[in-house]
Amino acid sequence: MGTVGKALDLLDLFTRQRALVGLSEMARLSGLNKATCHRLLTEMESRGLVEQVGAAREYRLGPAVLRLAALRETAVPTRDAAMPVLQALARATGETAHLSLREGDRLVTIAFAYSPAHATKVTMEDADILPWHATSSGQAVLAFLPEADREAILARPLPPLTATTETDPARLRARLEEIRAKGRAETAGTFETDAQSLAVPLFLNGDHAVGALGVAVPTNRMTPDLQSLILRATTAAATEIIGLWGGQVPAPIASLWHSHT
Amino acid sequence: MGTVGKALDLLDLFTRQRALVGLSEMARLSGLNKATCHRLLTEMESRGLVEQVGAAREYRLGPAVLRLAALRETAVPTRDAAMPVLQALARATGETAHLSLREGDRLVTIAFAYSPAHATKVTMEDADILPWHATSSGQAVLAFLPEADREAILARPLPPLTATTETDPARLRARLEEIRAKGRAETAGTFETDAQSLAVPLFLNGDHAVGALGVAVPTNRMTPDLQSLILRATTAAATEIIGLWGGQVPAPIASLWHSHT
DNA sequence: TGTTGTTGGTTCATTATTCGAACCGTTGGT
DNA sequence: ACCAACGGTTCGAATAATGAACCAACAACA
Repeated sequence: MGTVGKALDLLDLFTRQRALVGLSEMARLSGLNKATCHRLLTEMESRGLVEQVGAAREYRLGPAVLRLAALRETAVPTRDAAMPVLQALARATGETAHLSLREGDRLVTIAFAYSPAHATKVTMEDADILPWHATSSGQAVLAFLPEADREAILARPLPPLTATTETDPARLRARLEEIRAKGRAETAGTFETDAQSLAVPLFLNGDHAVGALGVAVPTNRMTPDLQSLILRATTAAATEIIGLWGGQVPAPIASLWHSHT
Repeated sequence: MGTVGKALDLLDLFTRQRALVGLSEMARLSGLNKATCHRLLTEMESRGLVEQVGAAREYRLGPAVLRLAALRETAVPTRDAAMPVLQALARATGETAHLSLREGDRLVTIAFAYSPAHATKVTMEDADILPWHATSSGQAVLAFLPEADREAILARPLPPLTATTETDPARLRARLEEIRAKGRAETAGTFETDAQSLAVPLFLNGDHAVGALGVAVPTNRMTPDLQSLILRATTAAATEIIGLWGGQVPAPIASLWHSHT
């Protein structure tokens, strides 16, 4: 791995629970030498990608990421374009809608919207990394990934997150086959015990998923009627988002989705 | 300069006018060897910071920047916290409000808000880089920067952007002195001929500016009354934003600002 | 159909940069 | 006074970055 790879890996050490990281901790977490860490960090700091703050001189993500994100959004209005649709979906279903994108071997939540309809709801956060095997979004994307990518992901550990999480690669593969046939993924209690969700893959150009659109519901509120409403609303919203992105729903998926309306 | 510095410099080649950059063009723009560029880009691509797109395999900013920005916003809700205040400021003044942050030796617009009051307005874009010497925001920040940083910036070329742009470092220094005394900066026609603006510095902790809050007005609409309204609204909004950021307005600035209310 | 000039991408000997154990100065707790 | 942690620095050894030359593919042009 090259030097810039190591530097960028350092950025991944920042999480929501750990927004500030000191030099020594950084070295510990990354396995790199402290001197190496320091050089990489100061170099990134000079470009504003990280900044040092406080008396402890701890590091955190810098303001440059805001500029880059703004630039990316004007070039490819992924989030901004999808946001209104996401909010409409949350309103229409009365539940929590969220949009996630594949970034290499990760699935990252980049936007979500709550409904004001209920006080109890499934809560989410931006930049959350979703487990491929335990979420409907993860499975929806996984099902429509190139064979090689899918197998690479399935080859990694699949930790059980609840009592009902599917951790057997073979059974997971069978489940993905089902998802491909239906054009949607559903999970219940496999990520968090009291939540279930439905998700559909998002496409841009081609037959491979680039992300997923999902709706998460507290288990005790789910009914067959609600499920059917969510299915219809989600597929419609997905079609709209893909259109806004300038993409196309693959024909077989489109026909699967249309059969619900 | 180290390797990661070069890699990160490549990211700065992406602009709004040039969202897609090919390999050869990248090498040309950066002055690096094509092979070097390619290695740096593929390494950044593996981390999602850039992505390759289309038949021409051109590069653009990748989805990872969205995740990083979301992470930064949850850690330091700079933009999200200021956004409502910015919108209120635009509404109250009937003009275009914008917020910019210092990133090293650059001043970058990270948010703006329009007023629906008029059809003609000063328009802005996110991620714009503002010239220090020709904008009120730039001068407002410059005035309240550490001596060394300010001089480093003044030592660089100060190109005239309009007929009235101040390009003489000595006269600019005098102007900054005035700004320090008043706690605000005003420019008219120094950036774009038909626009004028008022800006105040933003502080976090300490006496050095981290950004600026400004209101831009088409010259033909400016009146003494409007100017006074903008001054009052902007200082109030700046105070509020600094509060939301968990910072403090330096006492001398606070008293300057209060004298307007 | 060959010519010329692009493009993205690769190779590999040379060279310059990164690496890391050990170090320093400071801080905070005991 | 002591110890352990912190952020940061040093410098010979190890490693990774470098760039001229090289593909193959494509487009315009004669």
